[in-house]
Amino acid sequence: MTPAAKVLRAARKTSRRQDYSSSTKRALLDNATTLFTDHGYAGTSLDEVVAAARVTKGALYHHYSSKLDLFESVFLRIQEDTKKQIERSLRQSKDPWERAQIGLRTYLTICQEPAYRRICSQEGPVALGHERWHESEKEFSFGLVAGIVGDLLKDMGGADDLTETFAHIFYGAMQSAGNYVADAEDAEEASEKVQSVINVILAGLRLLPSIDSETAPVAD
Amino acid sequence: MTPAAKVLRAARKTSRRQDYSSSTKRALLDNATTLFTDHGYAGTSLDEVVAAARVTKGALYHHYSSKLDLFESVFLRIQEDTKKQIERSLRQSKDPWERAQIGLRTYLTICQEPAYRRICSQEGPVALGHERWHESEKEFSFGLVAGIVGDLLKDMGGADDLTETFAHIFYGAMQSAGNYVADAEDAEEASEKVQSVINVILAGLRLLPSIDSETAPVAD
DNA sequence: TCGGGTCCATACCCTCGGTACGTACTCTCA
DNA sequence: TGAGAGTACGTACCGAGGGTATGGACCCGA
Repeated sequence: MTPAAKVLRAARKTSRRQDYSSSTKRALLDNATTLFTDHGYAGTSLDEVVAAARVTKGALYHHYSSKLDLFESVFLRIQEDTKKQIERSLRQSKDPWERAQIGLRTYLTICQEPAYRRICSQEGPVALGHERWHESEKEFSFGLVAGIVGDLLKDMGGADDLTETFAHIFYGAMQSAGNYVADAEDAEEASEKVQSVINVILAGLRLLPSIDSETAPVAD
Repeated sequence: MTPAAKVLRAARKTSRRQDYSSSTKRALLDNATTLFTDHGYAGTSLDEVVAAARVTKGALYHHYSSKLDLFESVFLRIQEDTKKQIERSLRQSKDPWERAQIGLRTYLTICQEPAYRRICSQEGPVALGHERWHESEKEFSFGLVAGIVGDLLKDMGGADDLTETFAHIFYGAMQSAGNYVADAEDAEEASEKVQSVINVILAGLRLLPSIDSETAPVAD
């Protein structure tokens, strides 16, 4: 190593060895992401992952303690990216109703991305276990949706006790909506339909103050 | 075999051998159901299943072609039971809004049953594959929910093109609601909250005629 | 009573997640 | 500057579990 290179390396506080290491770790993560997305957790063998990353199982088990650990790293990275993406989109507005429109539309888009759909929505709860998955969701996408819904309800005052419930149900509805669009032949048309339906539901939300939650408003 | 027994058997059109056979098949199905419910698809080994049913893998592979085939049989039996249960509850009323209340409440209850939750909601789409799962859902629980939602929309006239979309979103919302109640400490309280939220959404639905689906009703 | 088919048990194979261990390389510090 | 320590892998192997091949007990019709 030349003295000049040594200085550069010292400035970055990482050795070439560490560079190589983090590069193979990243290769494992990237290839695992695409394989898990395409074939699911059970359908992906570690042999395939290490072959795609052009390393061996020794390397994999040096960086990750188990197949589940690898999957969780993939899962968390997607969740973090998703969170950043939604937060970035939310900076466009301050009004809670506008933010709801923007945030939910962004989340809807993300739900259609194969990686998020397969790894976070479908395989996640099964592979990680419902408990662990739910715990993780709280501080990522679900947390954001819950925040948006909470702002909505707060903006119209009252009904605080229904916020969490509403957020849960809304979250499930959004995921379903994402699947619907992703499965549709004409994604554009499906997306517009979904927007319309969401609008209807939001309209119902705005009626909340005029509704007594004790007495059912329909069929009683 | 005594002549009398022979007569009885002839009346039932099944030999004792066939009785034994269907009994072991049923034992496999029952034990597989509880094991899949408790430990999931991947977490259940066929050795455990055959041990619980007190047979061997030879018996299992005589009746089912694969582990997935066994799972699918378990899955379908639960779906059929669910469909019957909902249809029975729906016979209580003719009014579409009342039927919606009844049907959705019944489905909500079923969503909380461990077997349906684990096998049909969680493991189903992952184990069978999203495509196959979706195909199956169409003629069972989802089909019923879609029918109910369709009746609602038809009752108020128009918006036919949104029926399928609404059904999908509603279905996801209901499943989420079921999970919410099942995970809650106070199931009774959670269930009441969910009912309230569903009512709000249904209230929004009733507003549909006054809403132009082209222009967003909020934040514009 | 003798093939033929059903029902099931036993023994075995193969894939795959995980482990044990060896090795090459790098960094540190005397 | 070279020797020990630690890192970053590669290689060889193990065991669990899904699936198969084979054989035998049993029943049924001819």
